[in-house]
Amino acid sequence: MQNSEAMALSAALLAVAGDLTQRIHDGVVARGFEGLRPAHGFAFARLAPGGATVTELAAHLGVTKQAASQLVDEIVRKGYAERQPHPQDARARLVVLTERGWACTRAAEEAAAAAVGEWVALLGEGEVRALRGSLARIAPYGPIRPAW
Amino acid sequence: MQNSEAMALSAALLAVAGDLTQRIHDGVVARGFEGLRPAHGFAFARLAPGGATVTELAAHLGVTKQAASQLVDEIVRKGYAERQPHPQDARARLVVLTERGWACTRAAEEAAAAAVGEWVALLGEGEVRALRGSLARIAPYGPIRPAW
DNA sequence: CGTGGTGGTCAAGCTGCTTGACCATGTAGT
DNA sequence: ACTACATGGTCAAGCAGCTTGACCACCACG
Repeated sequence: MQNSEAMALSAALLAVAGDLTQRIHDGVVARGFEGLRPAHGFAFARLAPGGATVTELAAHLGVTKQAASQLVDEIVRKGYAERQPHPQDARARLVVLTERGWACTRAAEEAAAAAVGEWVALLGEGEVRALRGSLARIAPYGPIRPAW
Repeated sequence: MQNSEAMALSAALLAVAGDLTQRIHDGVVARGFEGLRPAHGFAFARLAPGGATVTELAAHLGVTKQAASQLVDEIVRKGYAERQPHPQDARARLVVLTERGWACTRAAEEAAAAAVGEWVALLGEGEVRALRGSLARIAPYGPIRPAW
C-alpha cells in the first residue's frame, strides 16, 4: 500500500472520528445535558462500570492528575457524579456517576446509535459490522487521546 | 443494531483515531520535525495542493480566522510555510508550503504508512482496503475537527 | 463613487492544561 | 514499632491555544 493511500485512509478515519464526536456531542446537548465537552464523555465511559479514582481517570484520559481532578470537580458541581470515600484506601476517593450521569450516558448512546444508523443506511448492516470488527481488532489498549 | 453496539463501535473508532494521530505525530518528530502539533498536519494537508488563504484554512480547521492566522504565524516562523501576495485579490495572502513543509508532509505520510502497515499485518490487505472504502464513503465534507 | 461585504491583523480575555509544592495515607525494610 | 519512601489527592501559579471585539485595507455592486 502506497504512502498516499495510507494518508487517504488516515484522513478519512480522522474526519469520520471528528464528525462522530461532534454528532454525539450535539445529540447530548439536544437531549438537555449542557455544559459538557466531548472529553467528559470519555470520563463517563471510564466511570460507568463501577466508578474510578482520579488517578485512574487521569491515566485513562492521558492527562495529569490535576487536570483529571479539575474535570471531576466540574462534573460533580454540575450534578453528573459524586465523590465517595474509597472502600479499601483511605487516601483515595471513588468517583461514581449520579442518576443524572447515567441519564447523560444513555443520551450519548442514543446519539451514537443515530450516527451509526446513518452509516448503516449508507453502507448496509453487513459492512458496518465488518467495520466494527476491523476497528475492534486494531484498537489500542492505552489511554484515550484527543485526535489532535 | 443496539445502542451499546453503536457505542462500542464509536469507542473503537475514536480510540483508533487517537492512537493514529499520536503515531503520526511521533513519527514526524522522530524524523526531525519538531515544534509541531497534530493540528498543524491538518493545516499542511489543506495547504499542500496549491496553497490557501487564512480564511480558507480557518474554515477547513473549524476555528476562527484569528486562530488560523496565529497557526500560520507559527509555521511560517518555523520555516514550514510562507505568505505570498494573492494573485487575484490584493487583500488576501496565499499561504504556501516551503520545501521544508513538503519534507514534513512526506514524513507524515511515511509515519501514516507505518501505522497502516501494522493494521495490514493484523487484518490483512483486503480487510484494510475494505476499511478504507467504508470510511471514505461515510467521511463528511465539512471542516476537520479534533476528536474532542 | 459611496456603501456594504470580505480578507486579515491587533488586542484582550478565558479556559483547560501543565509544572511544582505540599499533605495525608499506605507499605516495605530493619 | 519506627523510619523511609511511594502513592492518592489537592492547592497554586503559569502557559498555550483559542475566543470575542475592534479595526483597517481592499473588493464589488448600486
